[in-house]
Amino acid sequence: MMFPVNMEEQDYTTYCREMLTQLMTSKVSKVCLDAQELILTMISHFSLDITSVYNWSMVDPKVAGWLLNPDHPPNTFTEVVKMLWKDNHQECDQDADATTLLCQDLSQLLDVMELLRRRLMDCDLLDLYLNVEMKLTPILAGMEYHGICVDPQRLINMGDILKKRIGMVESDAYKSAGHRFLLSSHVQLRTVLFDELHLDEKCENRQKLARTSVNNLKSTSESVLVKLQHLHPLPKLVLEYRKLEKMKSTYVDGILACIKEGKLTATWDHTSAATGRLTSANPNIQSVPKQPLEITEASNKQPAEGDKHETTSLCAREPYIAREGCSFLAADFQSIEFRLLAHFSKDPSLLKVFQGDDKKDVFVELTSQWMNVPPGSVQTTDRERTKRVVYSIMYGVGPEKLATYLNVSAAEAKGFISSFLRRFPGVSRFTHKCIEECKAKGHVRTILKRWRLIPNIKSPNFFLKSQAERQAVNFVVQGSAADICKLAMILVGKQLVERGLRARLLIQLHDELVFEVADEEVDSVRGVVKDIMQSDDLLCDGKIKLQVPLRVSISVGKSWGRMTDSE
DNA sequence: CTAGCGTCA
DNA sequence: CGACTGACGCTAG
Repeated sequence: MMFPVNMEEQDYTTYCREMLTQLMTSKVSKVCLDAQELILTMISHFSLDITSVYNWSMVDPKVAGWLLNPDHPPNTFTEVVKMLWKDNHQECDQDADATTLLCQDLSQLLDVMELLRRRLMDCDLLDLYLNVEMKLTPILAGMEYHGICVDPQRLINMGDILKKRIGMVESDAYKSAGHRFLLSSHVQLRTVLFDELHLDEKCENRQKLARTSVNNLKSTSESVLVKLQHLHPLPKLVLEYRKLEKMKSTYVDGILACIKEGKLTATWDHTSAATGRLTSANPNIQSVPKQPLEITEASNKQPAEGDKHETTSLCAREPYIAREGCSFLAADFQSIEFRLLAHFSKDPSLLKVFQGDDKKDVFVELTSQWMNVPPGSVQTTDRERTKRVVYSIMYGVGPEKLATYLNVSAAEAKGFISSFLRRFPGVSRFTHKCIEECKAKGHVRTILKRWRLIPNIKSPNFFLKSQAERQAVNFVVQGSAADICKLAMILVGKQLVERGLRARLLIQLHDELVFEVADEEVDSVRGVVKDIMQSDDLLCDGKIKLQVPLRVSISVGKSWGRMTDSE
């Protein structure tokens, strides 16, 4: 490429922008390490419109390397080269020099990419690579570019409330322990709870108190504290302290530290999860709590009220605000992994649960059946528990673990699992099929042929083998759901551009896409998003048929913490 | 049960 | 002293 030297600065910028834009949209194959970063840099530097980068096409060796071996992705070009070398030649000792030589020379980029392309083709991953992963790259760059607006003042106010409450809990804890100690230290807490107060000895079923996995010490985990909370006021105070601290350090101070120029800019990575899911970091937006934290403030202001307590609820998502004249629009695939299990297992009674257009929420329905209450009065916490239980069983939970979830005996939990699996016999058939396939081929694949190599499936170690079996099953379902969400991001993005709608994708929460939409376009965007995500053509223009329809629910709001369902 | 990331000691 | 690890806790299914 040629760049003229004697040109006015403004013309030069324009020239470069034109030049690079032409290059990016041309059919020429472009190999770029960390393509997402390059796109982000170019958007920022040339102030490009996000929509203009959606059809940029590049190939990124690191993404290819990840797709080939998602559990051990290469982090540098050197590692990409080494990976190819190792796969092609078993005896790599004498080739060590050649490897280092190649690594030093980025001019080998094209050759390396060609090798990668062949490998992708041989492994039947090329289509996924070109049409899903690389198409997603500009979308992620766009998400990183515009970021999310957060109201810092609201965060600061939340921080103040938390700080006050933490101080009160601390002094209460010191009183009940008899002395000051570091509440955040598990070691010190262990001493106070067990060596000084001997709470474990007072606990009726002390055998069942958990221990730390490594040193087999007495654990101070939530499950233990819950069991001890009726014996002494301290455990309850520690539990509250931890909740408050977590909220303050991670979701108030942590978020505040990530705000730059009034907005929150996370980094989005599609090569850090082996299942194909996206991750976000700095901050991890995907882990901002959904449920508000209830705080009981002792009301010292109104002594007349006696021991009445004022309760404030702090919602970590509340400070996330749509820009002026815009609203958030969230589109959520309803129980996508459960539906995919129905698809894969072809279990008739499970298919029946999802067939038809009905707007019922499966987890609400199941909760209402199990708890014997009308669907309308199912609490969100109960629904959430049902969801956990269903997924736990799907992925092979043991009776002991399930028993702690449900707070029942292990025997009851065992009965629960077997009755669930009896009701949906296709589930076990599917799990066995996955495991057999994995044993035979050494890997399993998702609906879009994404693969995961699981060598431990043949391990002589029982724990490792069992874990591998659960991973194999989980990968097929979770990975397929990730595939579908990625397709949705790509197709919705394309459609919004084509219709000239100015809706920008801000957040992906695995099965949910959050857009920022101009108020007057909310209705049109809702229509487009819902149509695309529920369309039978979502999967490769209908080439892949699902046994169950996908259903999407939409909610809209000015703040991420106050979204309301929207038909 | 499976995926992640952030905080703290 | 800074890098690393384990335990914990938040998310998503």
